Amino acid sequence: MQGWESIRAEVLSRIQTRLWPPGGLIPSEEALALEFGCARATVNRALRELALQGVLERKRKAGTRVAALPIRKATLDITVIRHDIASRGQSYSFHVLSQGLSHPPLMVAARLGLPERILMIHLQTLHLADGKPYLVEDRWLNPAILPDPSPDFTRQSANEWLVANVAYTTGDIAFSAEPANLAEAAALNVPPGTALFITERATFAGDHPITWVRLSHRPGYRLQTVL
Amino acid sequence: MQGWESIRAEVLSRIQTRLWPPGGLIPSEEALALEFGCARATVNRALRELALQGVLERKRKAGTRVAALPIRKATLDITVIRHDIASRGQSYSFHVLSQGLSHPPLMVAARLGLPERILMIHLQTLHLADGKPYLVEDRWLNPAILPDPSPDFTRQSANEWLVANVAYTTGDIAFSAEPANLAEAAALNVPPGTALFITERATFAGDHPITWVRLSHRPGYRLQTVL
DNA sequence: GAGTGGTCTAGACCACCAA
DNA sequence: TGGTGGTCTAGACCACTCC
Repeated sequence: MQGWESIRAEVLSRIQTRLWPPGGLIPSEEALALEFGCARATVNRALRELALQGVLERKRKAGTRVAALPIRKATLDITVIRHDIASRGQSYSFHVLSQGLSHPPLMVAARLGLPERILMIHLQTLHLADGKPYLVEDRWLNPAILPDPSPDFTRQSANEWLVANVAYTTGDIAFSAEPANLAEAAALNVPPGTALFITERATFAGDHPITWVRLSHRPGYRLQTVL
Repeated sequence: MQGWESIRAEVLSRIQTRLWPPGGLIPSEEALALEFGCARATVNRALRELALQGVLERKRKAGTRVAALPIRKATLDITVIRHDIASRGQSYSFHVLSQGLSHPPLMVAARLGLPERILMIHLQTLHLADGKPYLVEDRWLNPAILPDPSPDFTRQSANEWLVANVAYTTGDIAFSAEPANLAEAAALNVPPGTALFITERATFAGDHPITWVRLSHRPGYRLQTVL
C-alpha cells in the first residue's frame, strides 16, 4: 500500500496501540514527512482526513493531538424518497391526501423565520412501497418560490420537484420518536399512539426559506449507517 | 475571498443558477484552473470537497457531473453520553441497574458475529441529567476484550471506559422508534408503550467484536444536525 | 488510445497563536 | 517571535475508463 491512505493507516495504528496516547501530541507534519519519506502535503492530507473524522485535533503552533474523547462522526445519506424505496427493490407510488393554502402552525413559521400570518401551501402526501403505506409527508411550502402557475404536485411529488428545481444550500434536520396522531394513524393504518420515527427538516436557499417538512415513517423503520 | 473555498462557492453558484444544470458535465479541472487562474490542485480540492458532499459526481475520463439527484450527507456527532448532557449545561450522573454474565439474545449475537451460546457481560445503566432519567443503556460486552480483573463499571461507565481503553475503528449504528417495554418504562418513569427514540450500535476493533449497545432515550429527545 | 481525475513532489508564503 | 498547520504552485506520473 502506498500514498496518503497508508499514512492514515499507520497513524491510526499508532493511536490504537497507544504509542500515541489519547490527548498526546504527535510529531509535526514536517517530522512525519521526513520519517515516511514523502512530501509534507501527503502527510497533511492524511492528518486532515483524520481530523475531519474526529480522531485528531489540530491547531496551528499547538500541533496535532490525539483526541482525548473522540467525537465520532456518522454520515447519513439524505435521499429522495423514491430512491430510498426503489433501492430496496420495492415499487414506489404516492398519493396526495390534501392540498391547500393556509396559515402555518407557530412552530413551522418560527423554524423558517416567517411571520405567522403568512399564507403557505400545505401538502399532505402518503408515500407507498409496493402499495403499502411507507411514510406520511406533511409539508409547508413558501409560495414565493413557486412559479406561476404552481406545479401539479399530484403528478410529480413536491419532494422531487424541489430537488430538481430549487438547488438548496443549507438546512437543518432533526430525528425523533413520537406517538402517531390521528391523521398519521389513519394514513399509515396503525393504531393511534404507535411509536413512529419522525424526520423534520427545514430548508433554505441562502436566507430564503423554502420549505418545512415532517416525515412520519411506518413502524419498523430504521435509519442505518456505518461509522 | 480567495483560495479553494472561493472556487467551491463559485461552482456552487453556477449550479444553483442552472448555468451548470443537474446531470450536466462541467469543465475539466485543467480548464477551470486556467479560467480561475490557479493551479489544478486548487480546483481539485474544491471539486473533491463538493463531490464528498454529494453535489458532484466524478469519474476518471468521464469527467465531473452535477449530481442529478443530489444525495445530501448529514453528519451526526457521536459523543460520550456525559458530554452530551454536560454540553447542555446539565449535571450528569449514572446508575448501574443490573450487571451480570449471561447468554446474549440471538439478535445481539448475530449482529456481533458471535456464537449464541457464548457468555457475555450484560450491563443495564440509567443515565441521568440533573438527576432526572435521560436514557437507559442496555449493553452486551465481549468478555474477551476486558482485562483481569474486570473494570468496575459502577465507578466509570462502560461507555467511557471503552472510548478510553479500546480504540475502535469500525461499527454501525441504527436509529429507530419503538414503544417502551416494561423495563425501559420503569427506568425512565414513563408509561409502557411510550414512543422512545432508540439508538443501536455494534462496535468492532478490526474483525474483533467489542460491544453491542441499545440506548433508549427519554421522550422528547431529538437528534439534530445541519445539512 | 487518449482524456480525465487521483495523487505526489519540492518548494513557498502566510495566518495563527503558544511560549 | 518562532513553530505549526493551511494553503497554493508548477510540474509530474499514474489509474481508470470511455471511445
